[in-house]
Amino acid sequence: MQRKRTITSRDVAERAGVSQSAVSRCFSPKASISEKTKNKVLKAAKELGYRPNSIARSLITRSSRTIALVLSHLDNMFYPLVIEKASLRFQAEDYHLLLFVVPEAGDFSGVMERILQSQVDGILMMSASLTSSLARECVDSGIPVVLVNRKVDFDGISQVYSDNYHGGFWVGSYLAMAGHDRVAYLAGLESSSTSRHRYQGLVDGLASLGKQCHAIAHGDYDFEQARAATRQLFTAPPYPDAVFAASDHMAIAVMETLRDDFNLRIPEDVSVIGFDDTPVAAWPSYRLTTVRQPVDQMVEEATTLLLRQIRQGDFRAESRILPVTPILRHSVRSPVREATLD
Amino acid sequence: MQRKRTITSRDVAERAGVSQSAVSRCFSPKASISEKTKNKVLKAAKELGYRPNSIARSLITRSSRTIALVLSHLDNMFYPLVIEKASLRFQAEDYHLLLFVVPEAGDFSGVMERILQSQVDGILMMSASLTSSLARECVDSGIPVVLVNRKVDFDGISQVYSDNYHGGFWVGSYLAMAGHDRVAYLAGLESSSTSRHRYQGLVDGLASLGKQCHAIAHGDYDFEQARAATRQLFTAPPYPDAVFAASDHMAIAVMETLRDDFNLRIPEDVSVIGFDDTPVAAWPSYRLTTVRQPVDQMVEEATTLLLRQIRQGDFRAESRILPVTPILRHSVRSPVREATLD
DNA sequence: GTGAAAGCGCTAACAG
DNA sequence: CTGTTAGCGCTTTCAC
Repeated sequence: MQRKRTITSRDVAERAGVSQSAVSRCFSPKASISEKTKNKVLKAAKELGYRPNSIARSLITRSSRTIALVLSHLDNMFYPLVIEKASLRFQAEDYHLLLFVVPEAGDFSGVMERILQSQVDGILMMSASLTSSLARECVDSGIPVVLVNRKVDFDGISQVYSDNYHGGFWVGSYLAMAGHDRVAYLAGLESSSTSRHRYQGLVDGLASLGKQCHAIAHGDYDFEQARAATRQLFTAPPYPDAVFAASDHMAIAVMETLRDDFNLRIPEDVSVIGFDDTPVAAWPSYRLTTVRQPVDQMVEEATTLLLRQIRQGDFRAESRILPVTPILRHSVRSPVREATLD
Repeated sequence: MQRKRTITSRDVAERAGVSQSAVSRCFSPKASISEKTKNKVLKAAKELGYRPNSIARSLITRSSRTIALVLSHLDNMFYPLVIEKASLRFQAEDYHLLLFVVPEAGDFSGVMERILQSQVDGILMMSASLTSSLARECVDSGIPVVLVNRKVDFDGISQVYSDNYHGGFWVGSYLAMAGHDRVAYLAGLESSSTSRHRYQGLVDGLASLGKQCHAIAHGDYDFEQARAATRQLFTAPPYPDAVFAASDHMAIAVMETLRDDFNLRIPEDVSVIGFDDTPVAAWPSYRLTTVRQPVDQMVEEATTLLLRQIRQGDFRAESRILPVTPILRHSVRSPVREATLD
């Protein structure tokens, strides 16, 4: 099988007996062209199997109609969900999605360079390892970027994240009200603002009822590490009587470990709360009480912000804090059971 | 904040006092250029913050260095795993990954057109809904494509998939040997070759020990549909005494449903086997016996095949059937427990 | 080794 | 509405 010569608009023009620009106009939505010529052109195009070369188009329009989606932790179902939603959303706007999966450990410098060179029109940044300085680099190089589920103390940059603090606060007060005295926090990555804010909220929520956080362990958003951290937490007294994990993914790891390694019941022996409300949290085996992040809304807002920056060259940074929703299921022992929102 | 003018190789050339082509050569690995000029150019480039425009490069080299990854069912952890692996692999080869998430239901015609227009150098196709004719369209339009985890009866196209038939066969014989008489199959999508082959294997494996398949239900690779199908399967006697689900994702749904809706124990009351060996199968709550697909190897082979087609214009179609591995855990009742491979 | 020149395939003024 | 013209930023002969 041999490589076919690529068909250009010039070929179509020739065949249709019109100018090359006429052909071009047929494939630009807004250009004005008569029905008659258009039909001739379309006919010739179909016969030749012509398809506009989007690279040439990009070169001249200075727009690749491509967005970079940068993330990690694909094993946490939260992200596949985001990908799915983002894909749909951008597809609807006729943008392509370029995916960058960055290993959370260390080496993202190369990735950064790759992203910058990829000629994307914008970046949706969801990786925790891309810190403030990297975000700034994006802004400096003039490419629109919005941070999703990430916050950075530098206000030249748009960000959308959910109200992690109040999510954590709710957890703290809820657990305190349930009578827990030894609440442990299973943190995500050190570098992650979300994990820190959830912790801060937890501490304050606990404090609002005169309690304090009993212990903190690090799961780094990783399943196995969360299991290890749990074992450590429960290896010597005084044992926690509740664990708040910074993600459902880790919360599940906690539950599995508590049940399997320690033969502990949830919520009778230990209460567990997660964060995200991924589908797995609702599975009968877990019925995990958690804090829902509005994934759809996050993607929606981020997309809107990003697209506005791209289309209108509107570079004002804007932050959106989205409300979270407590989802009451059955992983917390309850003196009082409130209505579930699920 | 205002939009900066883009820096071109011409700007760099001017500043470095060399020709534009000299600059170009500095950024092509194989081009010959003296150390001295190169240093001058690189210095000027850095000062100006120059980055080669990969779109212009693509236009002239006729290569976007981009691969399309087409898939669906991101809620099935198998796919995020594939994405992660593929991303790493292509990154290493200096290719970008364009992601197309196609809704498994119906409407993929638009997607097909979008892919074809995206100027990718190649396609990794993992969506079940893209059938033979669509695959053919890729081949016709001359763009390298390899089907992954998909098989199509048209041998002009490269495909890599695992040995679904023998996986199913193993399940059939294993279940028969465990003494099961009423094995139900929970199928994936009707259009999916993988599901059909697994079924065929199951039937033959059962038959090899003089048994036959007791019932078949359709879960379409979807969690909720798998739950519904399970309820239906167990709603009236004779009840299955084992269920083989075409994916772990569905197998988990089966287990959850059996336990939660029917108060059945696994494996004491019903045996369950899955396919894929996603991480969740190993979680203590499930300890799902399953058939492992070699994800890494699949991606590896597919990538190699695709890259060869791209780089060498080698269009010979080639198929690779990868071996699967039975993973014995505890979701099947066992007169004999063999050594686990996990 | 280096520069000049010729496009890659397309869009966007600009006249007509 | 349509054709002509001029590039987008780069790679790649081709002389020198």
